[in-house]
Amino acid sequence: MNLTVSEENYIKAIFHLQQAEGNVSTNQLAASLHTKPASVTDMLKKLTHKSLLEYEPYQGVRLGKEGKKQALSIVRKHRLWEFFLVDKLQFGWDEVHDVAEELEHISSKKLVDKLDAYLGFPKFDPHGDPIPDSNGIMATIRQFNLIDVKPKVVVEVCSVGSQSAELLELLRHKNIGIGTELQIIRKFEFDHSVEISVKNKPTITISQQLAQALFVKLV
Amino acid sequence: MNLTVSEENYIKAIFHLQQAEGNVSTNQLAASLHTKPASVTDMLKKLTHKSLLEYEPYQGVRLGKEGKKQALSIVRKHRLWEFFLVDKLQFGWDEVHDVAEELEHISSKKLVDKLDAYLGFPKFDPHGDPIPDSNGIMATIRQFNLIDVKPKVVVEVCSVGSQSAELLELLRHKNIGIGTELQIIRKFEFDHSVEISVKNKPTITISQQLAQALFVKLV
DNA sequence: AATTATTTTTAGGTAAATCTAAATAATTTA
DNA sequence: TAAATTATTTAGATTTACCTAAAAATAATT
Ligand SMILES: [Mn+2]
Ligand SMILES: [Mn+2]
Ligand SMILES: [Mn+2]
Ligand SMILES: [Mn+2]
Repeated sequence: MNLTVSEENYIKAIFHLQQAEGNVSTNQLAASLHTKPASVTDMLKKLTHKSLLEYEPYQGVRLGKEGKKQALSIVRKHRLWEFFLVDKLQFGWDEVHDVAEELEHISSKKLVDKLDAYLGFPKFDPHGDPIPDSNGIMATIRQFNLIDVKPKVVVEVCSVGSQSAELLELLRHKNIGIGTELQIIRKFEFDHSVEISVKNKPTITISQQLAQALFVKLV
Repeated sequence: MNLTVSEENYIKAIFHLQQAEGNVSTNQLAASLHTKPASVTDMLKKLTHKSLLEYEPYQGVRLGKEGKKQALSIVRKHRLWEFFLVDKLQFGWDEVHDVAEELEHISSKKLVDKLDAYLGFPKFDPHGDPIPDSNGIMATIRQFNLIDVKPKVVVEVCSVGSQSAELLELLRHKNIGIGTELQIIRKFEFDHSVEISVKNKPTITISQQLAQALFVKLV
């Protein structure tokens, strides 16, 4: 099954939009891929013909078994390359996404598996997202949205809700990253902002939007 | 100047075919790129329009200043990635060419320069070919074709004439690689085969074709 | 020099991935 | 439930990188 770069990008986008179960809509895909709904319809037909998708006109789409397998392979490559860029080449975690977006399409399976070994079989990428192993299996950790955590509970940031440059810039400014330990001091009803305390630092206040973009685990 | 993968492959092919001076023919390019002469003509027009080439219909083509710069950047990426694959990921030197053929098209300049630094600014790739630095400058060593070397002179293999799997397989079998020290014992007129002695090993005979594919330097 | 062979270009077409505009289906609102 | 709105698909074009077949230019042979 040889896929073009475009086909791979569609498969990956469906994978990411298709949380839990439920179908992904044409418009969602068009927005996520910065393309037009008409183009999406064309591609969905093609990928369905290749037995990668389950698609009914007007009813949205979901990945089939083979599509899921392909998606995991692309995600694996994306996250391994991100890890490589940060761990070996000293990129910042906020700079790696676009480069990985290209590297994920390099096709050699041998390359990916050797890279994995060279990196020491990492389980999470620099954004805290789990890296599928060569069988497509990835670690799952109980993670919570920071906005839902009770005050006083000590937690550690383990992933972020998006890879947007804006979010990562803000986190860098506030000195928050994957692995940062913190606890909620109090929540403000008015704007749902949250006062937090990062280990050994003065407390700071973060917006509702930022708290919703942070995922944490218990320490 | 943003080039497509196809455009980059043409630029690189012209660079490699354009030894010293003299123009590259349409047919040469078609053979080298596994495409048809008619397709080459189309692409030459496009790249000329982009001011990368100097091209006169029926007179062949050569790289212009900007084309040369682009070519060196692609060659730099190709050879750095080959070095990475062999030095860090333990690929064999005969396995890296096809993967590098894909990796060379990753566009991030920052990635290439960081990779270069991470690898310790290597001067030669695993096949003995020089790696251009970030300004496009590459080391030149006096190298000779083995077929032209006089008997008794001790030389060291420093590059190979092609990256073909067949050649590399044969070299692996004969235990000859970059860095191998050897000397010519005698040459046979009949078939131009050459008897050589590799340090501490029984002498072996290699064919004219193989001797022509080996480039060496004085030690 | 004339003929033949080779090389290169032109003409016209295809497949992939996109687009805009128009038509149709599904959903929401009044 | 009928009308209005929104989502999706269809129809018809465009661009890129190829292709084959035919024409034209160049090179090699008699
Ligand atoms: Mn991508
Ligand atoms: Mn990531
Ligand atoms: Mn290439
Ligand atoms: Mn090489």
